[in-house]
Amino acid sequence: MPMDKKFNAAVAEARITEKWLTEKAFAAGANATRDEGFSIMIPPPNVTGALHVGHAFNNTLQDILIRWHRMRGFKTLWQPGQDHAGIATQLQVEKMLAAQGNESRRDMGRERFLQKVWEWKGQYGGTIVEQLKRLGCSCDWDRNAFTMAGAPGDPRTGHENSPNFHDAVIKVFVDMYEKRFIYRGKRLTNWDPHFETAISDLEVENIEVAGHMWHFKYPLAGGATYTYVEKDEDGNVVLEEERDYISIATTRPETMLGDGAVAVHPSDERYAPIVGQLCEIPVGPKEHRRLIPIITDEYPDPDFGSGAVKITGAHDFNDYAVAKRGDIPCYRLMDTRASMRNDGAPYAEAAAIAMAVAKGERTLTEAEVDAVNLVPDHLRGLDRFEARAKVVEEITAEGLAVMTRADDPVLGKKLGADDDPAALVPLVEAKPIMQPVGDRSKHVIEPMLTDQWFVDAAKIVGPALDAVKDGTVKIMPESGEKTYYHWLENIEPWCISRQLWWGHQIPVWYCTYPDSPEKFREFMTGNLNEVRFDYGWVEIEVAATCFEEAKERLLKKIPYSCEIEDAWNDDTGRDSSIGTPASLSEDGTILLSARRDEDVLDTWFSSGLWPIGTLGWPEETEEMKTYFPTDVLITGFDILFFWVARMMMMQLAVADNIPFHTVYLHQLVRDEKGKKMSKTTGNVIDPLEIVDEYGADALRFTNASMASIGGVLKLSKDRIAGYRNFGTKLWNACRFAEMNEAFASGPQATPPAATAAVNKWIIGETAKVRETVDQALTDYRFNDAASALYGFTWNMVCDWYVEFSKPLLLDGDDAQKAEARATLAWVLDQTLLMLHPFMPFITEELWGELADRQKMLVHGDWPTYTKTDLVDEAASREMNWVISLIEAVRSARGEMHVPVGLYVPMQCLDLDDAGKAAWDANETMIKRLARIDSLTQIDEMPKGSVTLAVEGGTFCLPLADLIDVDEEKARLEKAMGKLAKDLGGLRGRLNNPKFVASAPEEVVAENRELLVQKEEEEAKLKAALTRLAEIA
RNA sequence: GGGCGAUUAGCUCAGUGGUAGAGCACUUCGUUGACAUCGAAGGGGUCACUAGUUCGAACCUAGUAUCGCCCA
Repeated sequence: MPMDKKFNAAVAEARITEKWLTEKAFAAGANATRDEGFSIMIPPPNVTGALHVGHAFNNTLQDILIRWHRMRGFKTLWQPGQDHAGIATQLQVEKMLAAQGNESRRDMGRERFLQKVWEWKGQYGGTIVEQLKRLGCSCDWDRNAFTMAGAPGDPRTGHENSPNFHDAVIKVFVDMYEKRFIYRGKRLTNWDPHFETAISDLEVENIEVAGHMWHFKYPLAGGATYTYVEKDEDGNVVLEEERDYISIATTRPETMLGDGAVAVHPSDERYAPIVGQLCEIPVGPKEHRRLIPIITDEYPDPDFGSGAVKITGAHDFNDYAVAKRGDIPCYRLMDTRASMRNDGAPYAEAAAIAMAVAKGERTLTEAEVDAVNLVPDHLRGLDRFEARAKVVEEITAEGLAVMTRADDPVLGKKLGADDDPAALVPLVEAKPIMQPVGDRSKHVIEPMLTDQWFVDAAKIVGPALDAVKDGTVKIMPESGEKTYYHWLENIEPWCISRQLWWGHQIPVWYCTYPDSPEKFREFMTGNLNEVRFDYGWVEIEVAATCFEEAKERLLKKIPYSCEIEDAWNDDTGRDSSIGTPASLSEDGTILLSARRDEDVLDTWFSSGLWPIGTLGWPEETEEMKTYFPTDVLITGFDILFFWVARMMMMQLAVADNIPFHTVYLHQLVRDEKGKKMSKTTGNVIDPLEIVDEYGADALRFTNASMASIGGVLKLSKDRIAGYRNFGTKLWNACRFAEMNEAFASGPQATPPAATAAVNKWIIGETAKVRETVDQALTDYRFNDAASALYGFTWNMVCDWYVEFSKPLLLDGDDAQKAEARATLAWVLDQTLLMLHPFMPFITEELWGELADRQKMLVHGDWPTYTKTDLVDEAASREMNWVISLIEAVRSARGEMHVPVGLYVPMQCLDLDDAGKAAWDANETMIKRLARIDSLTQIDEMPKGSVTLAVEGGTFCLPLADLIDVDEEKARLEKAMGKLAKDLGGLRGRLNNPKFVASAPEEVVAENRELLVQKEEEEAKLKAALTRLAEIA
């Protein structure tokens, strides 16, 4: 029964996947015949994720490399898995709980909430795994890993065999803590008010939005005045006036409440007279106006705004730096939701403390500063944007807004007909401002002073930089290396703590003990309340992998013997403010409670350990020995810093080795016009819909074809359809072979010993493409590999070889038939083998359709033959001559409008020996493909014929009654014109003595040869033209 | 503002100093016994611009223009 006319992807893909999986074809080390390992770590998709075109692209490339190596007999591992996506997952589960009308996470408590998250993960976390299988990804699915595997409460659903990732993460934290690579501190961090957690600077997007810049007057203390002088570039005075204020511009008026100073550039002469004086923040109750100093700092740009900058250290990164340099207090104004603070003492009290500080009468500790709430009572509890409106309103009402004419263009407003252009209005510039936005929440990020954990990245960056600089690790494209250097050389501390519940809880325990056990006992047993003030409390912290270890370490730090309990696990709950840090047991032992840090680690911290964590580190597993360091990481450019650089730093810091030797970075996959895909634009392409419509192979081949190094990725359905057609083409070539019984006597494992040039030729072409494909894949040039295979399969095999083979298969003698069948069978098998990494489904299906095999194609043996082995130069020359003759005939026929199906006679005017031999050996094929019915020898060019100049000879098609003489003349003249141009170039070059002297010998020789050829051709065409002229 | 990159056929893009390419689209013809998801033929380029280096430049260098991306 003949094969179907096309590949039924929908049916076959599922069946083939099933077979691969049941046979464990993707298991680590499957099909290995050599010792070298080859491994790739999948960039773990979010456990909340669904497959998008970026995943499809990225994983296609990985699968190509993996399948290629597996077929070559490497011990191959493609490690799959997901990351736990702290914020995204927690959000997802909270949404689900809200929809179910259940309690909130806080009502539920940490432990029960986490149980819900695990349930959710078990139910939905496997989605993307199934989707990747549909793409044909040959990961070792039994090893599916998870970045939270082994954490408390893990029911092991969906990652049954994952190494204990949790232990690895905790161990790394403790190690890095002990090496002082990790520290805790109160620093200004990016705070996401929506998720109420700190995020790292990489998770903040700066977006330009239409904003405003307000200009306010900060009156000088005590009504002081100064002469404000403004000069132009040449030093001419353009403005001179007495002022009793300093003008400040701000885009965030609500932060004025927390101002600690006004700064001007030290070189700014305008403000020199008032530096060191105090000025008043023009907001808040009049009777408690705060005064702040006018200081100098390099930060203010004299040319920007008024040149004077208000310094709000607790809510702006630049200001924070100025505040640190100038020892200016940083007053926090907002709570975790970025509402104005509503805690602490009344404003009057707070303002009095701040005043004392500004006047230098008092200094505050960090904690004391944080306790000061400088939000006026009537603004407390307001949202930050409401507070802004109020502040602006109040200052303006008081007349302290800088004013300008209503038609001032910086206002960005159009005046109505009734408006007076000369009226004075507050100066509020309309201008674009950069607004920090959380990449997940899309809420405006608030810089906030909070206690957070940081990786001191600067301490571990060195080896990561060196590894790329010395070439141990290669980043492709090369521009990625520059970006990598630039970022690492300017690296900032990495904030790794998150105020979430879903994640690896920071393994640090805090404990507070009385410095004097005697006095503490006395206090606890006696009645002397005042003794309490006679001893102090010492706060200590340790990092440890578990409470028992923490306890041991804490005890070592306490200079007397005592007992420590785990406050985390006691019945009092999980509030960090444990009432009594210490108590006495009946026998007089001091009982302390240790409290574990409540925060969890940034998901990227655990992802940073992906290469070793998935292989079972810190155990010395077989997998670590065989597959680490991994070979190549294929991932998007966008996570070069987030993930790649951090993996480099962390693996080098904890495992003392690089995580991979090659990093292949690719661009974002866009739509066919180059636009980012987004739901709002409506241009999202769902890869699974593509798979349904065109088959996974078409999508994969498209991905490979797009994958030029550093290339822009534009996905178009036309292109996908084109590669689906390519699959059909391959299918039908195999169908042809099957119909002609090419595989009747089984598959051809080795290249047939061919006698016919046509067979030798295609065998040689196969070797050529094998080398091209291997070289391209070695260089990660997936597009080159794909296009070489596309061209070979379609143009060489289908267009030429299959057509050449027809007369042999249909009309040849037994020996010719057998040789053609064997050659066709071998060539198609080679094609299937080489196409398999790109189009695994259709090739696997054909492999099974065509013959009985010992192994599935997924474990097929990748060819190793070379051009040297298989290219027969004489056969190649002969076939190239045959092909060019056929093309010449077809071309002339086409242009002369000779009906395609019509067989015509041909005449040979002259032909060299090589040509004669080639003709004789391939006569049937030439006649069939060029539609020639006979060839006769002639001595003289006939009148009214079409002339064909080929290498070594001239042919004529005597078509006097079919052709138009003028048309043939035009055709020849066009060809002559082109020749003349080529000849001009060649002669110019060869006549130039410098060219002959300096160009490489082979180039000169090549040019000479070409010149001879072209001259011959020109002579032939000239003769033909002359002959044509005779009849015209 | 700083950094990185791009500009080649109508479109999408390859092409690292030696005769300018592919796919798609387009035009003409074709139910040739694998395939119309096909076949044959054809048209289409000042390689953004300017100046250099070189025997020779799409490619190297400098500058200009336009457009992207990343970071402030």
